[in-house]
Amino acid sequence: MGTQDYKTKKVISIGTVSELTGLSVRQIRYYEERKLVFPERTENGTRKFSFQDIEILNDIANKREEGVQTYEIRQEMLKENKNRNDLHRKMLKGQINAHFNLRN
Amino acid sequence: MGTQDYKTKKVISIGTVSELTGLSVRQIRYYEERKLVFPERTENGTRKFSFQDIEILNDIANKREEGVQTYEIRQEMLKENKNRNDLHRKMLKGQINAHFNLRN
DNA sequence: CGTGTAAGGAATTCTGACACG
DNA sequence: CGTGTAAGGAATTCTGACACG
Repeated sequence: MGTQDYKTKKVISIGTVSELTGLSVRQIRYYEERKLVFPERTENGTRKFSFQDIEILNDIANKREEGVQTYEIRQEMLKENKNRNDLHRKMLKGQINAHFNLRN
Repeated sequence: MGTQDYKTKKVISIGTVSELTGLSVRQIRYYEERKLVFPERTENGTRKFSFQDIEILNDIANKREEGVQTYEIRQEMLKENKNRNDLHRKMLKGQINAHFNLRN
């Protein structure tokens, strides 16, 4: 298992996430409801978060302190993902073109 | 928080460790008793493991399958740690000497 | 909208002990 | 020695709901 996996593997329960982020369990569940984080579920339904989720939750906490609403936070996150995807597509295209000796 | 921290931060509860390693909860507790792993404890006493602990437990599982006893596994681990420390000391000494323009 | 809380239930974890081998 | 299991208790987590603002 590579080191990157440690960041994204969902293994942390909500109580621990609460301690690590300073957010209440109620808040964390609500942010999931608002589609800001996406924990996995075990067979019996308990949520499991990754370290990456914790980073995201810390970002959310900062935004919330600035008074940003969850809906807006979600929009920002969607936009960032779009930008990242666009960039990926661009880079991929560049690589493919280079591979076939085409001009960009 | 750096990426290395994700590997050593103790945040995983014993049930999840059991799933990840294939070991029974009983076995994991016993290996702690035999000083092969050192989970942290929350205020109320539940064990928390790191990804590194999971790697160690996987190693232990392999050794046990080969019939190696916990006491021997412990001795091997202590020896490895000693070697690592010796190496570190050696490298550190080399750096210090280089810093002061001494000969090794 | 965002968060607290009491409610009832299900699943987890803990320790010390007995069992087996 | 290494591991399973039943025992009793404490703490966690879950959902749906009511409250407040």
